[in-house]
Amino acid sequence: MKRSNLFLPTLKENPTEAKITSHRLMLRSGMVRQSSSGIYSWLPMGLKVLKNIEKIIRLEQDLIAQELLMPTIQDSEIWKKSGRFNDYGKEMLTFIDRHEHQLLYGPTNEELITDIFSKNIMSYKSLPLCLYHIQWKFRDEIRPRFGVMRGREFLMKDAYSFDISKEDAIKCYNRMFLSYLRIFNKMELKAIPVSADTGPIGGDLSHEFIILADTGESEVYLDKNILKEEIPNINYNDSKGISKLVDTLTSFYAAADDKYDEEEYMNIVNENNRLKTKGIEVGHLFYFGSKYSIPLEAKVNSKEGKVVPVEMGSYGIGVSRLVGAIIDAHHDDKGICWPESVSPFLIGIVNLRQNDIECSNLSDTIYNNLLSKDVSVLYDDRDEGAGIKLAEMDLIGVPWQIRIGPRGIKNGNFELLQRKTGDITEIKVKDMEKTINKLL
RNA sequence: CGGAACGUAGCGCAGCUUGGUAGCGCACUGGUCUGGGGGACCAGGGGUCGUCGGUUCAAAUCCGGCCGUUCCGACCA
Repeated sequence: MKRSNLFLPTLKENPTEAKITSHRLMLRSGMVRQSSSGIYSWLPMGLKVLKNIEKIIRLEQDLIAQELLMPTIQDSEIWKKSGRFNDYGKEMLTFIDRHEHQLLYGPTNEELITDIFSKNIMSYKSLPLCLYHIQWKFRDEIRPRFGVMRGREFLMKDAYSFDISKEDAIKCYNRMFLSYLRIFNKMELKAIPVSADTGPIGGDLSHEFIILADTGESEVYLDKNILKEEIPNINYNDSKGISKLVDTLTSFYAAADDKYDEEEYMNIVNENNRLKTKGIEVGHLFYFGSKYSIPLEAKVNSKEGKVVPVEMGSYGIGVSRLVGAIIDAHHDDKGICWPESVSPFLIGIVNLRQNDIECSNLSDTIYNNLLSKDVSVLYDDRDEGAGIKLAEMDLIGVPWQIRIGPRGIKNGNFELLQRKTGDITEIKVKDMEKTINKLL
C-alpha cells in the first residue's frame, strides 16, 4: 500500500477526550473514530489489526472448536426462558419491531447457542461439542470509557461447550485454558490466569486472563514465578497432560482485587515473590453446568437411555479490547510498537527524499520486490519532509522500517530500523534480497 | 446511577467576567524555497459559536429548558 493512497487520518495533537495511552494512540494513529459514546468506527488501519487478532484466535480455536456465526439481534423469548431477561438489567439494549415483538441486541449468546443446540442435538453420541463465533456485542455500560477498552459495542470471541458429564466439561475447560494462553502468547502478551467470580454468567469454576499493563483497570496480586512459565506445544488429545499443565499453572497465587485475601497472600507467597500490579481483563472462562441447559431444555439421551441436561461452559475473549491492550503493552513515547503478528504492516518504506531520482528508484524497487513476495508493506511515497514521515511511521508502529535517503545511497546503503528496539542497521543495496528474506 | 466539568473551523484552544457582526496554533488548498526527526515564507479556503426558547436596539457572551461529550466513584469482555 502506498501511503499516498491510504485513508489514514493521523493527528499530531492529543484529542482531549482520550485519557489513556491506548485510546490516545488509536485516535492519533487513525485506527478508530468515535461515532457516539462507547461506539467506534474502525478505519482501515484499525480494521487490519482487528482482523489479524481474529486470525490468530481462529487458528488456535479451530484446533478445539468449530466456528459458526450467530446474529447480533436476538429474540427476547429465549432470554425470558432462562430468566436473564429481567436479571441482566439495564445493560441489555432491547427494542420492539414493527410487529410489536421484543428484540434485543445480544450482550452474550448463552441462550441462543443453547437454543440451537437443543433443537439439533439429541444424543450423547454427538458430544463433546464446542462451538464459537466472533461477533459484535452490545452492553449498555453505565459509563463507557478508555476508548475501545470499555466500549458499549465491542467485538468478542465467545465459545460454548456441551458435554455429557462434568468430567468431560472440565476437559474442554482445560483445553480452552491452554488455547487462551497460546493465543495471547502469539500476540506477545503475558496473560495471567486468575481465579474469578462468575458474575451474571453464573457457575462454579471460572478464570480471568489478565494482561499486565500499568493502565489496567484491575489490581492483581501475584506470585512472580507465574511470569516465568512458558507455554509448550500442546497435544489437545492428551487430556491427562493438559490437566497436569493447567494444575501447574493454577498452582501459583494470582488474584484480582475482588478475590484478594491479604492474609492468604502473605502466607502462601514468599515475600520476594510478591507482585502487586495492574492488569486488563482480556479473556474469561466459565464452567456453569446445567444453568442454561435445564431451562432451555438442552438435553440428550445418555448411554443408559435417560434424558439428561448437558454440561456447559462459555469462554470469551474481548477481541476489540485486545487492540487497546496490545497497545498499552507495546508502545513508547513516539507511538505504537506492534508485535509482528498483529501489525497492520510488517514493513514500512520511508523515502526520505521523494524528488531525488535515485532515492525514488530504490524505494520503488524495494516496494515492488516486497509486493511480489506478498509482504504487507506501507510505502510512504509522499512529497513530505523526512521528519513528518519518520514521526508518522513511528506513531503507527510498523515493526520494521526501511529508510532510503541520499546519505545512505551515496555509499550504496539503505537503513533498516527495528521499531521496538530502535536499532538501525546499514544494509548494502546488493544485500537487499537477503535482508528482506530474513524478515519474513 | 451519585458527584464534577465542558460544548466556538477537522484537531487543540482563546474570546464570555464588562453584550456591539469571531480569533490563534496545528491541519487543509495554491505557490516559492527547503530536504535525515512533525521546516520557512507568501497567498487562500473553511465556523447558522451544540440546540431550542427568553432578556435586549443588539447575544458566542446574560437567563432557562433540552441534547451531547468527558472526568471521578459504584458496575463489567
